[in-house]
Amino acid sequence: MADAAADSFYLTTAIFYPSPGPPLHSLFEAIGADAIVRYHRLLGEDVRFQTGMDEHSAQVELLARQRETSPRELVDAWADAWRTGFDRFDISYDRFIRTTDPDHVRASIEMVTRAQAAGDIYKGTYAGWYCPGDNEFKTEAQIVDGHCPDHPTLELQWLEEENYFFALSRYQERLEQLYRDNPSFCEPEHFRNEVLGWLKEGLRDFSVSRAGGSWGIPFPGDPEHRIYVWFDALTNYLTGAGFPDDPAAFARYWPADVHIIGKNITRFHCLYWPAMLMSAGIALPDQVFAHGFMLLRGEKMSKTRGNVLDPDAAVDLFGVDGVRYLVLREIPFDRDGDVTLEGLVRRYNADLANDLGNLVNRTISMAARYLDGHLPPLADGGAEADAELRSAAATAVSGYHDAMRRFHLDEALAAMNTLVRAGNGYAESQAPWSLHKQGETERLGQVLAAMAETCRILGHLVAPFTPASAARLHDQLGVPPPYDRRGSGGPGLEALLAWGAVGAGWSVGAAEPLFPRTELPAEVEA
RNA sequence: CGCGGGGUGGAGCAGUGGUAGCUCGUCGGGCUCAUAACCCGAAGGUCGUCGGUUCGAAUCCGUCCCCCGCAACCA
Repeated sequence: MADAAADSFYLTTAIFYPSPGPPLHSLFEAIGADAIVRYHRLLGEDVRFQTGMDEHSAQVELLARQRETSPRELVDAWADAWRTGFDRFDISYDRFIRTTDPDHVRASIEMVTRAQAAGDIYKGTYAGWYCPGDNEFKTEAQIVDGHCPDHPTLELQWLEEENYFFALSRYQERLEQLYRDNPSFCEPEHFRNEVLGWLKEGLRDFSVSRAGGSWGIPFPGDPEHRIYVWFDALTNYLTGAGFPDDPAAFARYWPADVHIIGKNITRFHCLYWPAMLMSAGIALPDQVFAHGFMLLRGEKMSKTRGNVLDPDAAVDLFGVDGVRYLVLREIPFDRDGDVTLEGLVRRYNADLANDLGNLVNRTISMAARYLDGHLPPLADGGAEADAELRSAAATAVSGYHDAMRRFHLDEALAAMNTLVRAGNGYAESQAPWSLHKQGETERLGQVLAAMAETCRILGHLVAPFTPASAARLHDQLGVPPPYDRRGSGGPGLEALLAWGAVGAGWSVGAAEPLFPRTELPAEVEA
């Protein structure tokens, strides 16, 4: 990792399966990725953040035909809806890649060409159950009662098709070596164990082309075939870094620091993808990090179950930042997390409205009322309670960093919340309202300055998670953030999070609740 | 014996050998700056089962039971 791109940070999400708009569970991945990249921007790194859509699916071609439109028009509309959805949630992507993008088509072709040159592509026979309803081969897992679930009246046909294959089996040893040398290539450990299990079972070559159809990237050397998903979709990570057209950018951003993906696609990212890169002679990403799923009342969210939490409804209840905070706080990023609407309401009110929001509110309010808004500079030394608060801040910050580095976003927020509690406890024990009554102006100033300092630090800690609210926090507090809306341009987190970083005192603005309390709608029986 | 994860006070989780901890909820008290918010205290657990190792086990080993996910493009 001592490459030229040492201070660059390139992160990708998976690219999403095409649909009319992002459901909450896809937003979950994007929001988590966004919090991570925002953290790295605050650290002062040169961040590149890519997400996008995987558009070359047979379903798209089929649906377009049904709607008497073109696949292109269909995915254009969907891509717009996804981008709009991501923008609404402040997903600060640098690029929303689409696999239909011209540079990506070139990248995919280049990857296949390299695999061919390496002798890893051969023609073989792909056999499987084929559904005439959607023109797709079905895997065993997709077949229900011997039929395609989408076309239960049609008979599946056992078809054999000439396909090109990638010789994954040739990479067995090198992948084993990879995991011996660098286990953290796949994190967290419990998902890596699964990958290692598959590796142990032995790798099978996989099909990389499909015959027929016109929607997809033509297979190099055989115009009758289209590139099948892997060399198309996975390659997007390279395209986004500038491969193969922009060697300067590619040198800067590749290898990626991390691919954030769902736990269901570890096989492709932790086995197929490194083998494909080895074949092409390209460096491997530093890490693949698989996150868990959001469960609703213990069940997988799915359209068929009808238990999908609607992003719009969630925003109505909690606001964009509330939703961002809640999904990352309630669901451990490295495993599944169960969510209920009641639980979310409780968590929102407790953490954001009552604890953090109210701490900021009471701090600013007292500063305005007792000190005319003017906070004195923090003095050295001071009372024992001051030292304890300061130490609580240092502990929270260090726990936060540690968790963020490991992508354990929920833990980072838990660490942050210990400082919120410490701040509220400090207010209680120092009782600035009493100091004011007793006319102890000097001590009063120090207490409120310490509380404000706590809020200032909290604002930076929460900024990757609730960027808009964090900016409001700092504005109200009277210390506008020195970085832009995406988190870029600041002096680095070390400087920002240091106790007393501002030096001089400052004046607070007007207090306004950051996170208004919310209530479970009475008619909702979720 | 397909693979992986999990079973800890009412709920959700942390805790991988040494007096069982956190958040929410409940009950009681305090405070009054604040978004009916905040702070303190209490009740509540034989850590899924059975057996083993050990001076000592939620933690290590073995058995069994239960739940979830994956099994080769449904985040």
